[in-house]
Amino acid sequence: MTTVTQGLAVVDVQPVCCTPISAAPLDRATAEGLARLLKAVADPTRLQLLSLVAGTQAREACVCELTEPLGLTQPTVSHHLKVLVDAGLLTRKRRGPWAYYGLVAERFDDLRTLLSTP
Amino acid sequence: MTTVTQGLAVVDVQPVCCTPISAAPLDRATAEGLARLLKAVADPTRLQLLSLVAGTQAREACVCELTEPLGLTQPTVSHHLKVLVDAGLLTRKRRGPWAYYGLVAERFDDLRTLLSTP
DNA sequence: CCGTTGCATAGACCTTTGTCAATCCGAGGG
DNA sequence: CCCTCGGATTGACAAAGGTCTATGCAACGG
Repeated sequence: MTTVTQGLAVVDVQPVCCTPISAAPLDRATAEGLARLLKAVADPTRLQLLSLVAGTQAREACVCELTEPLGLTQPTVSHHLKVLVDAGLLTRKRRGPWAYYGLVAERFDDLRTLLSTP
Repeated sequence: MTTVTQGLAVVDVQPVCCTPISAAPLDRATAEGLARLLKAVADPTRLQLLSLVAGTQAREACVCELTEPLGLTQPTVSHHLKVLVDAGLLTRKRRGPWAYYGLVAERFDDLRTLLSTP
């Protein structure tokens, strides 16, 4: 189980999936792990955030660039970004006073593999 | 907007997605539609249901085959199946006293397309 | 026609979650 | 050292969602 540092708290990252949903009947524990990953994406605000980040030149953006197009408060945006980081879908790098969030393409590959049908 | 009949109620089916999340910044309405689709998959019980259906020979199963491996009551299983049908991920066909639920592969294709990264 | 069997629906309960206002922390700049 | 600015954290609150029990409904067999 890998871990990642977010501020001072250390948060668990899901043990990656990588097998199609049809490969074998999912046991409850595995299903709960995958559901946590999918839940991170299954929110309109977070989809918009991912879309905005993916649309940038460098595939990364800071909070200040994201809060206005969404019309939400800064704490709310920070909260959603944390959810995405904890799920392994975004990375967070501090540069000066700003925090830059970047896409993790491999994590999206995992999701696509999971959702492939026989 | 297509509709589907589930018992007597007529339920909306999401207008399909089919463009990668990075294609253009998502407006709120589109994001909410896509989130509804993803939420249907983002639940451990429903992932197990999809896995069980996908694992069968004919890619379909009736409720009686699904309720026992999950250890949940029949109404709960029926509830989750309805959510998946409403999202367009499963179809429902009555054959005699049984209701058979089958995978909709195209809907999973939509999800994979949505989650592709640049 | 009545009973049984498989499934759907309704309602209640508790947990999870998205949002905000308020506050705190960290990095620079005078 | 203090002030400012970008972000993170906390706590509160309302809304959404998963599960159950109880009940309703359709199809079929005597």
